[in-house]
Parts: sequence; C-alpha cells; structure tokens
Amino acid sequence: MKFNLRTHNNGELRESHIGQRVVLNGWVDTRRDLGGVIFVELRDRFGFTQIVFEPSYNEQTHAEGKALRSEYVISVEGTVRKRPEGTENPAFPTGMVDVLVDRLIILNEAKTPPFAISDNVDASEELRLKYRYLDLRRPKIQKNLILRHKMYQATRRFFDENGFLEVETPVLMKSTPEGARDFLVPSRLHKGKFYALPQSPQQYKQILMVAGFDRYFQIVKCFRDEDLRADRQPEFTQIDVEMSFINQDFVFEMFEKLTKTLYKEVLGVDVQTPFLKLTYDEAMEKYGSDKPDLRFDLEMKTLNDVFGKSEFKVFKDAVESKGVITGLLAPGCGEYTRNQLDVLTDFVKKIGAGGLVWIRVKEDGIEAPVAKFFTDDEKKALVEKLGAKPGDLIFILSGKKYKTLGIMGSLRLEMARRLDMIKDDSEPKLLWVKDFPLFEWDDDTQRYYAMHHPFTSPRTEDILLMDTDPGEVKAQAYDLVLNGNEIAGGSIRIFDSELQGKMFKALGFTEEEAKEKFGFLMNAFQYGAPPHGGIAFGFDRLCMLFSGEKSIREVIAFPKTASAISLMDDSPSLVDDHQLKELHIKVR
RNA sequence: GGGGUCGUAGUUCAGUUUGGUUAGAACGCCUGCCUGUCACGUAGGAGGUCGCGAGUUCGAGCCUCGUCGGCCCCGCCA
Repeated sequence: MKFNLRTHNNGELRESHIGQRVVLNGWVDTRRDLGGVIFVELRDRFGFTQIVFEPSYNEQTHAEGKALRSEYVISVEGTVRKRPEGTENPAFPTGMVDVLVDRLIILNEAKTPPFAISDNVDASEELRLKYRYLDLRRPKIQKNLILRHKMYQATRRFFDENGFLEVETPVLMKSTPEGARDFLVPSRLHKGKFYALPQSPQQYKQILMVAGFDRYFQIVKCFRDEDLRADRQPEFTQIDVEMSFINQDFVFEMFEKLTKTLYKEVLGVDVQTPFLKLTYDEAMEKYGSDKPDLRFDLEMKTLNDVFGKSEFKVFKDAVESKGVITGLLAPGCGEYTRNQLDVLTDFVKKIGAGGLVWIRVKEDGIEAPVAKFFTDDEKKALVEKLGAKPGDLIFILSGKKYKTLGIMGSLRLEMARRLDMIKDDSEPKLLWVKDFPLFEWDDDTQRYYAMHHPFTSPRTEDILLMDTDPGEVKAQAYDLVLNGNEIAGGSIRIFDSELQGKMFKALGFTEEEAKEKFGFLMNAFQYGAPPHGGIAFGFDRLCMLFSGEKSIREVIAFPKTASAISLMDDSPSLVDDHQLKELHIKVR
C-alpha cells in the first residue's frame, strides 16, 4: 500500500508549525464524531496529535473518516492550524494546534481491542499479558521501557568511560551443582548430555580476569529455574561486572559512582556518597534483614544482656542455646486491642515464630501477660534499652539467632506499613551490607553451603576458622540495598588454588568432584590468576525501582506469569515426538 | 511443595451471606441524529459455557469435592 513517509511524529507539532503541510502516521487512539466534524487523536510512541475531518475543508476525506475506528493504522496529510480560540487543550504538548486532513489512507483496520489502549483503564494483568502487544502500546508501559533503554545507555557509557570492556559469554554452558536449579538444554549431537543456561556468567567472567581483561562488564540474561515473585523471573537481566587488582573498598567506590550516575542521568536525582555500610550481623540485629529498608527507623534491640539471668523459661532457653532475644518498639501502639495483638501474633507464627511477647508501656510501669516473670530491674532495663515511653508497645521474640531476627524484621516491616511509615516518594535509602557469613549450614543435607557462591573469598583474618569453625567465617561478600530491595551483590573471589581447595573441602566436595565440576576454572587459576572481584546488579529490579513500579513485569517487554508461563505465546508447550527423538529424550 | 486471594457480558465489577421468576450496572461495541470535541452529547440496539468437571438438591452463578488459570506470600532463589 502506497503512503507517504511522515514529516513529523505525533508529539512534535507546535504553534511554530502552523500553516505547514504535514504527513502523519499512527494509530487511531480516540474518535469523536460530531456528525458534521470528526476529531481523531492520532497516537504513536512520541505522543498524540488531534486531526480534524471537516466537510467544508474536504468533503470526500470527511466521508472517508466516518469509517475510522480505534487502533486503525492510518496515514494522513493535511495542514497544521491553530485551534480556534477556547478549544486549545493544554493537557497535550501538541494541544495548541490540530491538523486539517485532506488525504486519508487506511493502512490497516483493527479489531476492537479487548481493553482500551489507555493508562487509566484497568485491565487485569492476565488479559494484559495475553495481549501484550496491545498492552505495550499504552503510554505508561512505553515510558517504562524508554526508561529501561536510558538505563542501558547510561550503564554502557559509564563502563566505557571507566575502562571496562563488554564481552559476551556463552548461553549454553556446563551445569554446576551449587546454587539455583539449572535450566537444561539437551544435546542432539551428544546423546544423554545436557547444556545448562547460565545462572550467571560467574565462571566465565573470572576466567576473563585470568585472561587479563582486567575490567569486564556485560548486560546479560541469566536463568534460574526457581519459583517466581513480584521481583523475580526465571529469566532476568544482570549488569555483570568483574575487575582485577582491586579490593572490596575499591568495588564500593566504583559502584557507588555507577549508582550515583544512573540516578543523575536517568532520574535527575542527586544521591550522596559514600553509602552507609552495615555488616550482615548489624543489619540482622538492627533491622532483621540482610536488605534493610532504612526509609524509616524502628530499630530492633538485642535484649540478651537485659534478660541474661531471666527466669522466664522461653528467654532462658534462648540465652542458654546461644540464641537471641530481640525487641521492637512500636511507638504509640499501647492502645492496640487484644484482637489486633492476636492478629500480629498469628502473623509471626505463620512465618515460624513460637509466639509473640507484647508489653504495654504505662505511666507506672509495664502491663503484659508475661510481666509476672520479669524482675523490676529487668523491666526497668527493658524500657530504658528500647527508649520506651508511656503509650508505647513493645514486642519481643526469642529463639535461634538469624531466624528469630528475620521474623522480627518481618514484623518491623509490617508495623511500618501499619503505622504508614513507608512513603513512596521519600528519598532513596542506599546502603552496603557486607561481611556475610561464608557458609550456611543446611540441616536436611547435613553440610555447609556457600552463602554466596563457592568462589567467594573469606576475610583474610578468618581463613584459619575454615577448618575449626566454618559457621563463624565471614566472607568478602557484599550486597547493595535500595529501600529494602537487594539490587546488587558480589564478592572478592578466591584466586589461589590452595584456598579454593580448602573451600571445596569445607563444602564437602572430594577432590575428584571439585575437578569434575569446576576443573576448568581450577586449571585456569594455575596459570597466573590475578586477585579479582566483582558484582552483579539486578537490572530488572533496578528498572522497577527507578520507574516506581511494584513488579518487574512492568519493566520487562514480555514477562512470564507467577507460574512461569508466557500467556501471549503459550510457552512452555508440548513438542513433537520427532523433536524429542532427535534429542534422545523420553518424557515420563 | 505449602498458605492466602480472585475467576460472572468485549472490559471492570455487583449479585454468593440466606439456593428459587427473565443474572444486573458502568464503560466498550453496533445503528440513527448531531460542525469544535477532547470522559463529546443524544436516541436506540446487540452482547452471558457465571473458568472447567463431577456431586448434593425438586431446583445451583450461589452449597460440596476436584481441576485449571491470574495475583501475593512462605519454602526455594550460590
């Protein structure tokens, strides 16, 4: 079909164009047929322009315009005109003018869409995902993807300017035993063998360091076959980075700079550096989370010293078993009803707490079902430690250290919500959490697992503990946290074969197993590995937070549902038998 | 793997508590009228597998069981 190329896009025309002859292409957004005159808002990703079909200007085109419907794709020619006095629409940048049409070409008709292509029409997410190509026409989603584009560009500019090289790594790689479940890809050429999709390009980027690339980055898709969340998809995008001849502080500095740059260039916001740094233990004790939200205070206090000699059995057990007693002050909540307190007790029980101790602070002391177990000194010390005032409410949990702190952290977030302390427009709170434990004990398999990954270096001063007390070893691992979201994580790596061997041993790998799984990396390390370390940013999550969305699906063009299905193209799907046969696969 | 919640015109929802006549509303859609609208107005009209399947019942959108799907959370996510 013949049509003229546009002279302008639909967000472009201003009063300065009045009198010009223009060609516009786009989609019919809305049509208002007043009988004698027809107004159409023409839409493309640049904006809206009102075009007018007027019989006195061109009778034939006006008649043709009667046929237009929503989402028709058209090309029009006409003259830019100032809108008559009083009919301007300041809501649109192009609202001072309209285009009098004298030539209309309908490039494509369209079925009535299942939902209006508009920001303020609610359509269920299910429907939006099924018709994602229509959903993506909505200005809001387009705005999100444009922001994402800006993030890509600012990121690449930053790394280029700082001496990083962008290198692509394989998408078909070797399956590794640790960490998330791999997505497997069967090999046709090698019967019974499988590739894995990368959970991250971790080992490749370390090998690039051995190869001397010194500074590497990649904006890369990663795959983890785990269950989804609002901020988690099975395939997602990382800004993956690795550097040689650096230390942890150097990493902090470099990526504070990146974060600052992104805020400035994409949002025009100034953030202060350096960021606050908390150790993992501090973060857990004060906020009950390794990704604390610091937009509000509500700091937890460890009360082991207050109740160190307590006769209250629950507390006594916690102290004796090296557990924790942790307290949270809920200011002004002293009047919470028994029912409200029961709801909160259920809340913590659901996530694993044995129970919840609550205490009302009064003018003349404290009031609580457990008060009779406390000595006067304990009561006094408790109120003092938490800085409690009459009218406040105190919560106490006790039990296994990190688990209990984590539950109190959840309660902290819940109370912040109830007290309306989380303001969406508050300034971004960024911090580093560092000194993560190197290992995590797993009761089911009765062995240690690497909390970060098996290539993470312990703190130098903790290396000796690896043999005697692995649980106490801290890693040179760090997360970057934004408003309670983990947006990046990384570590300084082991670059010494001997220490790596020690690590594998602590994880319970035999030498043969280690060789079989990671041998190529170990081999590479024998040929002169530089000290190195890196970090990876969760790019989708970062885009989500920058655009103020609550789900990463809003910043991914074609996302999966919570059950990892793509509603638009109906994947995953069954495949033909002959495909399976070629791949030597039999479905049970 | 577990918990919560939702599923009714094209869409968003009401109706389910207490089973009972022809399942409603708004928007959208279609047709007529309308020359300055921008949530156009106006008159009329069409449009339903109450997610699906069993069961209880004289009778099920409503009750029971199962199942499928969306969303959120726990586990999981080096």
